[in-house]
Order: sequence, then structure tokens, then C-alpha cells
Amino acid sequence: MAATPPAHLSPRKKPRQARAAMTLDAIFEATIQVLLAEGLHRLTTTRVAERAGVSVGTMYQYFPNKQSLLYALNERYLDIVAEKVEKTCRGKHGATTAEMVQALVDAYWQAKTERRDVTRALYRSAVELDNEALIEAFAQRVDAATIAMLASASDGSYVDLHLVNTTLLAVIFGTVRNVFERNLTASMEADIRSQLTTMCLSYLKAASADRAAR
Amino acid sequence: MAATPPAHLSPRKKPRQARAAMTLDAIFEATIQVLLAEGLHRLTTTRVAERAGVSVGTMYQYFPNKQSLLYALNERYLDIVAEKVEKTCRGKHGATTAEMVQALVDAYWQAKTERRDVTRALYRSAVELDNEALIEAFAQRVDAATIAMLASASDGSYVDLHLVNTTLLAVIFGTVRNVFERNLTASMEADIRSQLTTMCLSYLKAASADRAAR
DNA sequence: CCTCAAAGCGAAGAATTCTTCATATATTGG
DNA sequence: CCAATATATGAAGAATTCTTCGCTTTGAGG
Repeated sequence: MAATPPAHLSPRKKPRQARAAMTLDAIFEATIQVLLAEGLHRLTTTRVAERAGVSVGTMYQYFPNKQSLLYALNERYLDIVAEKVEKTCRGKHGATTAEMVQALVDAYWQAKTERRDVTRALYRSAVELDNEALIEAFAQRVDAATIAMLASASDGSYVDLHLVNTTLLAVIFGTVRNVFERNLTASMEADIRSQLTTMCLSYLKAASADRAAR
Repeated sequence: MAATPPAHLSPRKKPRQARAAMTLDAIFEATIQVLLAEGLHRLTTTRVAERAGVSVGTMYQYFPNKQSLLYALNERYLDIVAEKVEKTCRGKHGATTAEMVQALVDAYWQAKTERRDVTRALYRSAVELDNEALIEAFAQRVDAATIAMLASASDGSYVDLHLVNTTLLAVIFGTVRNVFERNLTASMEADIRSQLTTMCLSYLKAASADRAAR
């Protein structure tokens, strides 16, 4: 991942002492909190520093500007999610399609739901960010993982695995985000999650049936 | 729609003369352009006014603040999209499920794609906006339309129409947005669109089969 | 314990932004 | 043609925000 961020978004330096690492953690956490409590347009360097319990100057020691802070935050988060998905995919090599889809939806949903506040904060932060490259890198990483998994399925293969895979991911990612943006009850959410799995499964069945028919 | 916006987001007054109506149009259009050309964080009242060829004061004659401008813009747009979906749904009453899904996906995709620049601009503008109510109103309006349509299907019914419907919408809306956020080739996009239709269809088939099995 | 590098500080300048209001111009109905 | 009303103007004050830099404090290795 980490498609080497453009210079103006790269961190200035990495922490060398334990103290500095804690400071960085505090800054990231503070960023999320401010994002949630005040929104993107009230996310100021001063406020973040204050909340983190450090001075603004400290923040600028690590990041050349506000954007780079948000960039780093997104990078960190996407990395975690990507890793979870990759791990899940590796764990399901050779399994049945049904197991794979189930696991994939669960893993992604879980990763996003674990700390839904953070997820929401990051969806917001990303808007005003030149992070297409970041998203793209994330997408490709996940793509590779899921393709490898699906290709190893014990119970079916697809004419256009690439297309099927891309579709699957677009649908899963998109649906999760959409659900996040609405204010549904927990049970409604759980229901949709399960329906989403059903939907993906029936799609894959149809897609391989398609193949058989040709 | 239009769940009466909170006071601080309501327009100050409506245009009474043709001149004023043109001014408003210019302001909205300028807002979109600035959003696209500069991004949300550079969307300032001054810049919008300048681009619209009016003075800032004029803008403040109609909107009490910047937020209310964005709110009104979103309202206007969501209204158009909702109307298109409603019209499509009315047109498919009594049709087959397959026709309905096809039409729904097409209508929504089309509405969002017609001016993809505008769509993108609005996705951005909405982030920093207290527009949950707006989204909710939109969702309910579309919900009602699609439920009514599906309930009239000539070839199937569902145990939990409500859930099926909500899922369908979450998936369609989410997928469209996700596709928008990536930079896919036109043909890849078209492919996904068609796959999405397939997926929705196979889901509905599975959902009604479920019913039959109980 | 001492020195050098790492980390932290925060007041303050430069820039940007929102919003108002006193004033000026345009339109319309009588 | 003349009020009365609707529109439009834009300079300027108040507020907010980003970022720097000279200085202090802390930590680690010798």
C-alpha cells in the first residue's frame, strides 16, 4: 500500500523516542475526536493539538500541514482494514464460495463497525483530501486478495473473475457506506447485513450458472 | 420532501422578480463550479458570488449563511432525483420484477450520471452539512415509491417486502456512489452497472424462493 | 554525569473568511 | 410618471485559522 504520498503530504519525520510515538498516537486520536465532536470544518490544528494535550508546534514537527495529518490518518486506517481483509481471504483459500462471501462481508462489516465513530470520522475527513491515490492503492490491495481467494474456490469458477470480483467489492463497500450514512436501528442494520450476504451469494450462483450456460 | 429546514438553514426569502430568479440560478451554478474547481475547503461566499457575477451582499439577501446555500443546493438536487425515481416507479406498476429492477437501476444510475460533475460536487458538499433530515426525507420518499412498485409486481411477492426493499436501495445507492468515487473506465463502469442489475435480480429471485420454501 | 540530538513549546504574523449594513439601482402597479 | 417595493452593491470589521521560529525541556549514549 502506501503509494508514497506526494511530498507536501508526507510526514516530516518519524518518531525516534517512545515519547514521540505516544505524542503521535495522541494527535491521531485527537484528530478523530475533533472530527466527531466538531466536524471537518472545525477541525483546526490548534484544536487538535489542544485536545491531544500538546502544542501546535509539536504537531508541525511531524506534519508539514493540516492535510498531511489527515492523509496519514487515512493511510493508517486503510492499512488496518486492508490487512484484516487480506487475512480473512488467506484464511479462506480453497473454501466454498459461500464461506468466502460470508467471511468477506463479515470481515469488512466488522472492520468498519468495530469503532463506527472512527469510521464515520474518516469518511468525513477524506472528502477534502487529495487521497485518490490512497483509495486506489487500498482498492488494488483488496482486489488482489479477494481475487486470489475466489480463484481458489472449491465449488465454482467464473468467466470474468475480474469483473465479478470488482462488482462484489463495489457492492459490499458501497452498501456498508450507505448503511453507515443512514440512521438505522441496530436490528435493521443486522438484517441488511445478512441480506447483503444473501444477495452476493445469489449473484455468484447466477454468475457461475451463466458460465455453465455458455 | 423538504422536511422544513431548521431556521438557520432556511433561505431568507424567495425571489419575486424574474431577475432575482436568474440570480439564484447563477448562484447555484456557481456553487457547483467552485466546488468542482476548488473543492469544499475553498468554497467561500466571496468566490461563489464572484463566479456568479453578483456581489456577496446579494447572496446574503437570499441565504443567511454559507451552510444554508449548500443545504438549498442539496435540497434542489435530491428533489430532482427523487422525482425521477418516483416517475420511473409509477411507470412500472404491475410490471414484472425484472422490468422493475432494470428500470430502477437505470433510472438512478442515469440520474446520477447525467451530470457526473454535479453529482460529485454534491457528494462533497454534503459532508459538512447538517443534512441528515434531508437525506432521511429523500430516503423515505424513494422508499415509498419503490415499495409501492414492488408490491404491485405481477410475478412475485415477498415475506418481508420492507426489508427487501431497503436492502435493494442501500445496495443500489451505495454501489453507485462507490463507483463514482473510483476512477474506472467507462466500459468498466457500464459492466458493473449491468452486473448490479443481475445481482439485484438474482437476489429478488432468491428472496421469493425463500418465501416459497417456508 | 554530561553532552548532543530529539522532542516540545506557544506567542504572533500573515492570510483568509464570514457577514453586515448603509447606500444605490431596478421594477412594478397604479 | 411616481411611489413603494424588490434587488443589488461592496467596503470593512470581527473572527478564525495556518504556520513559523527562537527558545526550553527531556532522553540516550558514552
